[in-house]
Amino acid sequence: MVKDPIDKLLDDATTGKSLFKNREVLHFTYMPDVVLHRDEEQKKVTQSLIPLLKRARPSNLLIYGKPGTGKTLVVKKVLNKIQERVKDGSFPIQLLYANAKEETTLYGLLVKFGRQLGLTTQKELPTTGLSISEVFNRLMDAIEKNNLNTVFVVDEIDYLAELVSKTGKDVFYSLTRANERLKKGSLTLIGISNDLTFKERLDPRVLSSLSEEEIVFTNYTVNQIKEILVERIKEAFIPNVLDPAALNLCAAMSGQEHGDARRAIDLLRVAGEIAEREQSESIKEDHIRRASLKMEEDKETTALNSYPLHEKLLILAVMKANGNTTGEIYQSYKNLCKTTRQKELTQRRITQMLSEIEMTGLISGKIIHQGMHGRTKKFALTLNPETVKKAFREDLALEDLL
DNA sequence: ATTCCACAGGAAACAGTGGTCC
DNA sequence: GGACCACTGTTTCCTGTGGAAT
Repeated sequence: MVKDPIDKLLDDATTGKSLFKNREVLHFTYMPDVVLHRDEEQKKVTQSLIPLLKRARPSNLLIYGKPGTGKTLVVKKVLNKIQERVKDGSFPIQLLYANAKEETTLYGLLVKFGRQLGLTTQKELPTTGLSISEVFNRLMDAIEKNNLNTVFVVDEIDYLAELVSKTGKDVFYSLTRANERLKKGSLTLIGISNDLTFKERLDPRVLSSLSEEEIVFTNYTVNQIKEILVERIKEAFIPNVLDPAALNLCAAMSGQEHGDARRAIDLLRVAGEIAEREQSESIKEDHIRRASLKMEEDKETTALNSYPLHEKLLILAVMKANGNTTGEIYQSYKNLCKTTRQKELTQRRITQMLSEIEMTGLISGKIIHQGMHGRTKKFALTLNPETVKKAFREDLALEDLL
């Protein structure tokens, strides 16, 4: 008797045992009991925040380190512990956390802090319409009213430099000097940054008060990543599912280049999911390799799909005129606009878009000088054209182009 | 030595959206 | 209901440039 393939799959899924014990552990944001290999940094962060326990305002703090080096984890951990200690006392500490990368504007960032300060309703703090200084004033009022000692944690503060450059430079400056105007309560700023060069882009006045104290997180070594993985594996998987060779590979793939523990952990989770789907008894090297490929491809597909229509058309134009100059790509783009009946944008805007897409790494550009024939930039697609086609196929507006 | 191409990329202005405030 | 705000995506205008051709 032939079994229906659907039934077969469903049978496997229900009877097959899971490799996972607790998936949550395999997210970098999961808070482990002990943050491994960050003793020195934890000590430094704690020391610089100790004044909070003594009812004083600590120095503003700037923390550097590559992605996946545990910066956010350590800061959150230390602050949680401090909060734990003071929670019964008469000295309230309020922690506020926001990620500058997730907010597109300075306004949004301030609102996010405001919400955590208890300005929860639209009436108290609308998401648009007010001037930035008004939002700032409302935050300050809330701090004074409740006599709070606040710690503002701004993750990926390098993105803030961009946001601030548009409007409200002075407001960010005021934020770093807020204590001078607060009659009651206090404000401590902790900035976390992946980018060690971002200092140059920040207003020097802001920088000087922000970096009263600096802590640098070094990269993890491959061995340290391995130990971190081992700890998490114990909790995340049922015993003995991970092939030791797979573990080594996983640590090596993420560790050698950047010392990125986040990537290593993600890789392990994806590999586990692949292995589980295949009803494999254990996770092998091959699963890790395929997980890495899958993550790479997923990243590309998501990036491609998240572009607006004209950027998509432009990527197609680059694809059609592969390795060609801006002028030729612009021509190609205009043709695509004609067939899709879209209003074409100016060449200036297109050059700008090309630069933006180049930044993400989906296309690569190279300036060339052709003497009498001027200066231009040649662009080429860095990824497989098939990936692009596959990703764009879902877009109805592009249907007849593919 | 000079000219001149085919753009790169900065600056500023503008239109449109979605909101507040009085 | 009009003045104002932040913000995005765009246009307009502009200056700058390395080297083949003259």
